[in-house]
Amino acid sequence: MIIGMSAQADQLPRKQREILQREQLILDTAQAMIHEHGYAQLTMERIAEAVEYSKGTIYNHFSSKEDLVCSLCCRCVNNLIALFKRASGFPGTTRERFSAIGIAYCLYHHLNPLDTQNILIVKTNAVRDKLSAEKVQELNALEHTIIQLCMDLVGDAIEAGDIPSVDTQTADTIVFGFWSQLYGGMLLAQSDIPLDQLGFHPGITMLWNNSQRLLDAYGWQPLSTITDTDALFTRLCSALFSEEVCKLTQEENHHG
Amino acid sequence: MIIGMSAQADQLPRKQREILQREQLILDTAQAMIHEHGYAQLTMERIAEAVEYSKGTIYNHFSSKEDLVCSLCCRCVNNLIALFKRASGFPGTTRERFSAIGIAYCLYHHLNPLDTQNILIVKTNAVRDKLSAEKVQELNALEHTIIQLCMDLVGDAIEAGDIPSVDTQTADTIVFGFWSQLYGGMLLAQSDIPLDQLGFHPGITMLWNNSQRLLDAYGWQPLSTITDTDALFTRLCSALFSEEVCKLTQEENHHG
DNA sequence: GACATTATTTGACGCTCCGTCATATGATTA
DNA sequence: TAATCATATGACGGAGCGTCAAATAATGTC
Repeated sequence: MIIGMSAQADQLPRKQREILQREQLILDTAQAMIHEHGYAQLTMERIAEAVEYSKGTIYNHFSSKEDLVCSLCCRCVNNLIALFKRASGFPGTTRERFSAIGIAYCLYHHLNPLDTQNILIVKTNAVRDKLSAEKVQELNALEHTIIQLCMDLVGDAIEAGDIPSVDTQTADTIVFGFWSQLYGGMLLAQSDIPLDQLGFHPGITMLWNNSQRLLDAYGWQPLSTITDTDALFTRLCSALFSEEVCKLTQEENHHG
Repeated sequence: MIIGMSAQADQLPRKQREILQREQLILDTAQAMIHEHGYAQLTMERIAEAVEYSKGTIYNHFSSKEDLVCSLCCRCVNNLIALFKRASGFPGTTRERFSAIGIAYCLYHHLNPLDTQNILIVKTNAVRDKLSAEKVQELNALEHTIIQLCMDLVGDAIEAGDIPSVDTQTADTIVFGFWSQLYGGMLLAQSDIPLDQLGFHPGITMLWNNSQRLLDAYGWQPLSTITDTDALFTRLCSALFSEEVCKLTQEENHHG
């Protein structure tokens, strides 16, 4: 399956379809090369060689190396959004749905640690300065989509009476807090810092616990004091992300 | 004043002192260049020209460009640690001291946004892969120092009975949660994403509120429900960081 | 002070990689 | 088939990193 090919692409003339297809081929190849040899080894020449087109052709698709990497990022964020939508659509309480988003985020970053690195690279000013305004806009729009998805869910919770006495500002703060906790937590957990040596237990559990505490603090019903949060975690995982969890455990068995 | 010159440096033979001094000059210059023209414009040639030494001499001090940037990072983290120690030493409740660390972190990142960018760059694998094992070790040791400082403070809180029924694992989780929230929050707040356009209020306030909520959730006394947290914020700022806050407001007046 | 020896500095050079553009190749139409 | 247009190519210029033999300065010796 070619990721990122939208349905309407099938209706385009042959030529344009070929171009779109090649664009995906280039991105697939670049992603594979990063996975195999790391970002530092990624060069336009090597990509060209791998896809069996010349460098000039690559530059017909992407205006710069940074542009290519950013496009890769956008694809990743799109995949993340798909997971988020699945989580958001879970038939349960608003709090369960919001919690599911947290799990989706953790799962994605554990399944694709190198994509996270890419996102980090694009966040770097040194790279961002070389991006076209449109590409920056594209990425911003995707991040906006994610935030909006979370905000809508908080809106649902307020409407359902699951969060008591919340003004707009507090709603913003909840999303910001939840999001930044996940963001910072994943960055910490997957950084080279050997957390174990510092006496830390694996990050996921801590992240989950802290997220639940934060939601408790905002009074988001039902509180974790009357919920078996461990059971909730496994229930959400199997109901929404069985495929992803399966991949993850396979990888762990493979590497361990 | 030359930052990073330790006291014992004065006792070294003249030659070694000169070398240390030049090292600081190079770092100062590189930092100034990043502040003025951005990381993308930073080249070894330009640094050499600016300090009026040749490129080869720069390479006598730093084994690579990445090594230089990492050294810059280490200096920054050292400055951060100094702020943290000041916060940790505040004569107040354990919760006030912990909260002060949060303020210190926010202040530092607002006063030195470009240093934050540097830290982000060094977190990137593309850069980290080119670092010597010793430099990575140096940076890790500094981060360890920070974490340990926080852990000790949580230890104080447990001992003083300010946090109820906490095992080691929970202590880890508190530090991890607080830290990742600050980390992710600052990254979000200072990223290019126009948070305002998304209806977000400035990040600092949200970060402060969320941090307090998290500490509440862990039952860290005295709870924010019986404290005027806004007053606490300003009290800590003026007691510990009046100089920094002054700089910050000056800058804001200057730019606005 | 003159010379020998050691340490440090220098910048020209090799190398890698990005991005361009004139040319070559292939597709489409008359 | 020939003319025209679209696309692909890779040689080339330029930027910047890191090296190293030669030049320069510092130190030690008589």
